[in-house]
Amino acid sequence: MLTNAPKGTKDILPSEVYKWHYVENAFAEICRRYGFKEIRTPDFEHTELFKRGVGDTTDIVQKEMYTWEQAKRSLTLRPEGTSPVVRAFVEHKLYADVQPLKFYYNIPCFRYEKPQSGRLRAFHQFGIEVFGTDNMMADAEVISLASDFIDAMGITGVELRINSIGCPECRSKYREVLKDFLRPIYDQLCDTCKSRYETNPMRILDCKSPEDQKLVKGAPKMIDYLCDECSKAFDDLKDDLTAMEIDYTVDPGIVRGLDYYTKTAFEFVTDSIGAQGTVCGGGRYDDLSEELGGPPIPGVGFGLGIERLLLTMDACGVEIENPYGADAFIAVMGDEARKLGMKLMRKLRLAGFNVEMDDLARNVKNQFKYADRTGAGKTIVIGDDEIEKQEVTIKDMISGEQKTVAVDDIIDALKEK
RNA sequence: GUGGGUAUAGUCAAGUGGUUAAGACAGCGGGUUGUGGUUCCGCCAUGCAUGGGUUCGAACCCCAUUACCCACCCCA
Repeated sequence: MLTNAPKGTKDILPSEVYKWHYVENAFAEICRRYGFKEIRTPDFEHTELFKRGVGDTTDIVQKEMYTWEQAKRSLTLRPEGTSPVVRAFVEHKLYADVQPLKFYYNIPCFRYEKPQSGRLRAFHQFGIEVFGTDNMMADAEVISLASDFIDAMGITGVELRINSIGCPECRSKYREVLKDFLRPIYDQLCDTCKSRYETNPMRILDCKSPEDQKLVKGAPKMIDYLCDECSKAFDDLKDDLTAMEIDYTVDPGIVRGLDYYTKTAFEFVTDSIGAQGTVCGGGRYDDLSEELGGPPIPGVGFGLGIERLLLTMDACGVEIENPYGADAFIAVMGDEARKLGMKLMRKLRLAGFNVEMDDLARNVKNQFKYADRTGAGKTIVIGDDEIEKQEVTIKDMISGEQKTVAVDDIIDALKEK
């Protein structure tokens, strides 16, 4: 047990951390182009924030949160990124700033679920949020950023699906219409759909059971019951996506599992990484700030699962360059040479080079072998001959060429390609 | 929470009741102390997830436990 990480967690080892650096840098760069600034919030919050933000009746709040009591406070490890950012926005009165405000983040999230492919208990998300505009142009930009990032990562075969889940008014009207439609066929639905009838009837529409699919054919669709404002907003969004030349499909089955969503809902989905194929999901949340006790500030954003992103890149055969290997390895023979080697190693490191020496007292042949296997670009050889002449031999490990330079010229010699 | 699968070295594995548990890759050492990627030689599981049981005898059969994987629910 002591030598096992907890269920649903994963170590990111030095042999793969370069992939994380790659996607993290790329995401920060895309966000910079879109004018987003990074925000960092704590890894835990007051439990109440998520109860109010994500919603008391959601699965996340009801059974997936890591919650504990301390000093008479109930605290919870962040299960998602949006609520904390909205909290920070309200707390620091950032609504007093020039609007809109655009944030991005790279955070660990925690949910107590049964792990499977693409799902961990401790996982990581990139996310962005735009506050202060209800213009669909913002939604289109948010989707565009996600799309550009996914493309830049070399991923193919990911589909953008969009939907509108309306505002609280048109959604509650629609729920009643849908329940009226489902009532006569309730007894024929599968067991999970029966339980969905009260909790989330919209889910029944994309049940995987073929029998249920037949039954719900011809069911009323949310899109047809949007109020005028929501309907116009959805049309605006589609127009803007088309204007930006971003392909999408309208999927009335998209129902986000977090209560705060309004109007726009979207997902980027792949079928190459197993059942958990939603790499990125997001939408608009116009009432969240108010729900948390802040002013009525509209918002829109997304969360993007980093583990799922990496899985998808892998499935797509994307190769990320692994920048490993020292600039130079110093091979030495004898104690005098070792001392000169250590002196030069330090000098070169201070000059900015990645330099290594053998510290297992290997013979020359094995020092070379080590230099080769760890990917050193050059090997610097120091023995009795070199010490006598105050020179070193530099061998290029790719071409195999060797040359001799004076000890004092070693930095310049390494700068040459 | 429900269901299914797997567990032999750092990794991939053969072995499915009978003497010292194949093999490959990786690692380490060496081929007469000055040169790697090739080649050759040597070393590397009294041990088969853990704990019981059956048996003259168990990696192999039985029971329990644990871990990991996959799927449902739901989500990133």
